[in-house]
Amino acid sequence: MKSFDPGAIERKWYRYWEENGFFSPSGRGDPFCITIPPPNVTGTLHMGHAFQATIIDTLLRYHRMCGYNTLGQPGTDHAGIATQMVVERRLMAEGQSRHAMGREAFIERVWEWKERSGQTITTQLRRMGVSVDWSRERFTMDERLSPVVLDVFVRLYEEGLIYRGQRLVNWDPVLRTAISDLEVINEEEAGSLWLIRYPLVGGEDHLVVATTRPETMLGDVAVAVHPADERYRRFIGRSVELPLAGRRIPVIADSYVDPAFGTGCLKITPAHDFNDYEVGQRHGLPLINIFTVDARLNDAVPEAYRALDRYEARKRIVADLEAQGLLAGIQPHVQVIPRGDRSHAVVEPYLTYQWFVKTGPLAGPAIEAVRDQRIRLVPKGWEKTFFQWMEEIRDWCISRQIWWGHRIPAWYDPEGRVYVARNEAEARVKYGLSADLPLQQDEDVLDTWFSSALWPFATLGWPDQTPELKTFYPTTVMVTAFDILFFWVARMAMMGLKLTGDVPFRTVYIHGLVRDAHGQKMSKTKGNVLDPLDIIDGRDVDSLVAKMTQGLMQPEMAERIAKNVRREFPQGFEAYGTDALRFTFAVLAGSGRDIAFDIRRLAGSRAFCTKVWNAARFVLMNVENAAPPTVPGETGERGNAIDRWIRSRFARALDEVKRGIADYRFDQVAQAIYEFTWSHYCDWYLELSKVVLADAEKSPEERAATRRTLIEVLESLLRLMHPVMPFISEELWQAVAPLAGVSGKSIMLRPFPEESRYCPDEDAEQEIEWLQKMVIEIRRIRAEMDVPYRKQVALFLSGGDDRVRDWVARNRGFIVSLGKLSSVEWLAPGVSEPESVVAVVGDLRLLIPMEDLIDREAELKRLSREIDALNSQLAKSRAKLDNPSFAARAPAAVVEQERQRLADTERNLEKLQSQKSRLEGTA
RNA sequence: GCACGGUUAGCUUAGCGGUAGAGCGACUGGUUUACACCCAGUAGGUCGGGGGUUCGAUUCCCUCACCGUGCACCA
Repeated sequence: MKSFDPGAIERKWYRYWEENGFFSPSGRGDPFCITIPPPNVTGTLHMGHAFQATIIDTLLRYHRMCGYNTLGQPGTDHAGIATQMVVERRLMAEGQSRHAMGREAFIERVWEWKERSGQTITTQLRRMGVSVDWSRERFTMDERLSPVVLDVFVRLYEEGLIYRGQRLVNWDPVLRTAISDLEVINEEEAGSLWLIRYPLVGGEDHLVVATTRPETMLGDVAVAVHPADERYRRFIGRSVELPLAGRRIPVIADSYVDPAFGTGCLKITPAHDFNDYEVGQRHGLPLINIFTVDARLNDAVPEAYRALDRYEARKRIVADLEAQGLLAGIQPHVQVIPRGDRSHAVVEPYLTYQWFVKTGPLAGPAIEAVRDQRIRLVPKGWEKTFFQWMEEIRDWCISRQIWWGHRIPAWYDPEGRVYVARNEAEARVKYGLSADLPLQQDEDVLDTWFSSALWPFATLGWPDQTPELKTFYPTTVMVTAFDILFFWVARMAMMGLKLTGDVPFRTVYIHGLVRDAHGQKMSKTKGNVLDPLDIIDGRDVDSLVAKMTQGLMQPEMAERIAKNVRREFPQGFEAYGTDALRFTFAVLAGSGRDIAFDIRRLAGSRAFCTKVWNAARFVLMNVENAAPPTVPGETGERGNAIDRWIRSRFARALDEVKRGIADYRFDQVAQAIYEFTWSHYCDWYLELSKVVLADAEKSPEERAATRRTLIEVLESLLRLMHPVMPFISEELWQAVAPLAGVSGKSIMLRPFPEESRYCPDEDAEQEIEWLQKMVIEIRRIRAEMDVPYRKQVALFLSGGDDRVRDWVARNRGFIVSLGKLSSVEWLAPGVSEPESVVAVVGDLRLLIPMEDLIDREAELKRLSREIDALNSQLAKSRAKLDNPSFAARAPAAVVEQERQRLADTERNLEKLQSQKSRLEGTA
């Protein structure tokens, strides 16, 4: 074990864990269960998944070590539209199309893709070290879950919670499917407002309507004005000639119209606008659909415009209106454009038959569950957002006009009557249909999120009352990003409560989104999407560029992406290893909504791994063959202060880690581990232990106690860090455990460190903190006086109470060694002081005689600087204490603290001032 | 328009009522037998602006500015 090489250990241990079945629930203890959010089988895992996997696995490993019966339930999601798009794009590259090859063959191709992509994803999750039970892996379209999805559809239909109807829906004319409200992104874009004259029947006048979509005029069925609008009151009830269409349409009054906007005249197109639809319903107006599924004009419009694309038609219509003198003007206008989140096509309100979930009856219980904390959202702030959305929820359109997904279990007879059942045979029985009645299954499939909503219980075997369901449902915690709070969390809550009668999870931990180092969203077109495996294993810049520019939706972006990649990662990636990546994610998992992933953080995390590795090497070298047999429970005796101190520090770190996990503050977890390991254990305890081990004067018992503390604390530390850094902790633990008198197959099956063996020790902390101050002061003087590293200096002490004298006596060896001193002596009273540099630790004065080494000017400057600082501190403290209301109103402890501070400052000041005048006197 | 989040050292961020912490970066000095992916030391912050509450505010309240997000939306 020369140096730390993550690549050499990770696969080995993962295989060991998995082959030995360590990821399966133990069957003992309280249940702890996380169903992992199933990644889409569209491609490969990105940094967001890796981040989430880290959090999930940290929770799983921690709770497993704490004795919970722990299940991590893995799986993947079929992601209907997204996956179908990916496969279609590949087909296109081959010069094929799904329509040419037919539904069955196409589905076959998607399955092939799913197999490959699913494989990649599970491999990636394994490389991340995720300790989920792979024997229970599920897929939303597998043979276990698919029947459940259909079963739920049938049940909800039977209860009237699913219905079919002709509605205006959000239609994606590129994908040619309906999508739900959530899948529409509304953004402001520059557009125009066209003013069009509609001549009044009778010919003496006209109304001017304002529209952003002139092409829809061919579907107009009315012109509406506000009933109180004096300008138009006289026209209400009359008719206008609809230009180009040659139809007459009425002028109606509706208070929906805003008289202040445009001209105050609104054209009504109920089949192509959600608001107009409402107006149309109120006034009993007809619906005229003028578009085809791909947003071309259909046969309902005059021949001249048929088959034109909507934007082509717009141009033509505007031109024709102008030619007829009916165009009253064009104004620039910023409008909100709805686009599909997948295709980015402008979404068309479109009249079709679709299936819907009636959300009203489902939302109430979900709101209640969050309100009474049966479901706890962490951070709590998300509750408001959740409530706001849930309280205005609209029915959920769940049918999609695509091929990849769960085909809707509904059959139609030649009359168009619908029969809903789990399969055709059941439909015939259920509805008493004769065997020769031809039935046609609905062509559509279900929204992916419909099946995802069942994930927490369907994966555990529901609707069967399996042992897993009984044990692990409701699941303990759902770890998810805020961007799918509505898409997924809300729907799981509704479905879980409806179908199982209980909440699907007790806690939802909502984490931030991983962004790049500049806080930018990661996207393929920016070339900042990273593959966690590239960070783990390393990748040179050329192959990184090649990878990021292949298979692009917009190949013309390649050059820009390449440039960006080379700018951001000029050296590509070094291999950082999984533990470093996980540790980095933990550090970044703070309270913010965004996680800015800076590659430079990784270097620090890997350095930390190396630090742990080297510390373990040191301990093993010093303890091997020399460790006394450890008797468990024997370690409570009062030993050396340094041994008690490091145990005390460990107790505090342990507490912080446990609290951090309980609060979902993984940054605090990582911070506590890092600080203990580096700043306490390595920087101080190892250095102090060297002094003990090298000191022949010390008793064998004392040295043995330090060796034992070295190994025991290290063994505990490895367990402390294991949930975050599973691989390095396992590798080292296997070597360390035997020397610590611990046995076991794996660190992951050992208990988390117990508080009982580590308790805070105030005495030891005070003593060692004093020792640290002494050493730091000496080092500072050495550094500021430019004392060469090897040069030993003498230290004289004066002042200090009995306790300090006692500490000096006990810690003399440490002070000499860490301070590189030649001697430590008490200044005899009455003897004149040697010319020295002075520092102060509490009551104690430290004098280092500088002889000819001293740079008097530099020292005077240093003293002046310190004196200035103390003076300003003094002024602050005095002002505070002189304020009568401070003493009267502030808590006694605070006042006392301030008094103490003032006294300390005065004392230090006095010492430094006398030192300064002494130095000036000898000049 | 409504709601939420953010604004702290050059960068990424923690702290959220009692004198501002970390990691990276910068600077100075070091091949000290665990570690140069290291060690020792140093510099760097009027905690976005303004007002208020308080003995005391980075921390609580109000307000403004800027950045980001969600929901809604008038053609």
